[in-house]
Amino acid sequence: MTYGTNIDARFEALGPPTRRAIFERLAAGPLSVGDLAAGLPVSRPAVSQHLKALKSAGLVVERRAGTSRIYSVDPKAVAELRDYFDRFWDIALSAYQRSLEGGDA
Amino acid sequence: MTYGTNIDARFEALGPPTRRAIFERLAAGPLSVGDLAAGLPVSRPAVSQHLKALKSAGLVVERRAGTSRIYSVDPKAVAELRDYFDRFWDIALSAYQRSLEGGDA
DNA sequence: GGTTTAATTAAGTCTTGACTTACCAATGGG
DNA sequence: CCCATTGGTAAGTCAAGACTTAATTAAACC
Repeated sequence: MTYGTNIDARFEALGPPTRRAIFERLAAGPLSVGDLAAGLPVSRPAVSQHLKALKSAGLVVERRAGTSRIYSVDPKAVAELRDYFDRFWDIALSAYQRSLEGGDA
Repeated sequence: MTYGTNIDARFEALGPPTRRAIFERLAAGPLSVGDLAAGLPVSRPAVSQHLKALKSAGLVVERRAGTSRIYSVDPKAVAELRDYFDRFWDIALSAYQRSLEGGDA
């Protein structure tokens, strides 16, 4: 029924398009806040706030390098989301097949 | 870079917890609006509005049966989301491995 | 130690949207 | 036909949150 404890937070964190854009960019490789903001149509503080949300949802991790902070996606979180939809797919598919069998023979 | 045309709408639709709860219940099998609302802490109009959003995001489909309307998940949408995270996982994993190799040998 | 670079935090604005109650539309059965 | 059931629509409220600019912390380099 519930697919994981933090799944709710993860989905809420990925709802806003800008935030998912950040997440997708980080999937390709670690980036600093500045580099991230340079490729996005929002200010750096906005990016910072999004990163805070992603981090508290367990989707990204932070590493400090001098005055920079390097963010990267947490592979475990991605795996969890992938598994969520794998299970979801199984459930939906079997429900669909059930509906075909018992449906309107 | 972009993983699908409607992915943005799908993620925004699944952000709100109530809406994802609806989606999860529908994955287990088709339900009417009333049955759906009976198991949720919100009013029937609220459920109706969520279903409208889910439907316009292509996540659920509607079928009429008398005065009832039966909603069910669209398996194609689930497959698309699953594929999204499959690809995401590949990308994040290879980026992670790259970072291990070149990182701090 | 001062300055520059990098980023988070504070404060405030303004839209969005999740929810409510009340009303309307449509189907089906007596 | 009328009424009951079911669900969608309208209208309005209210909080959340996605942004902005301005101020603050923190590290590195001279």
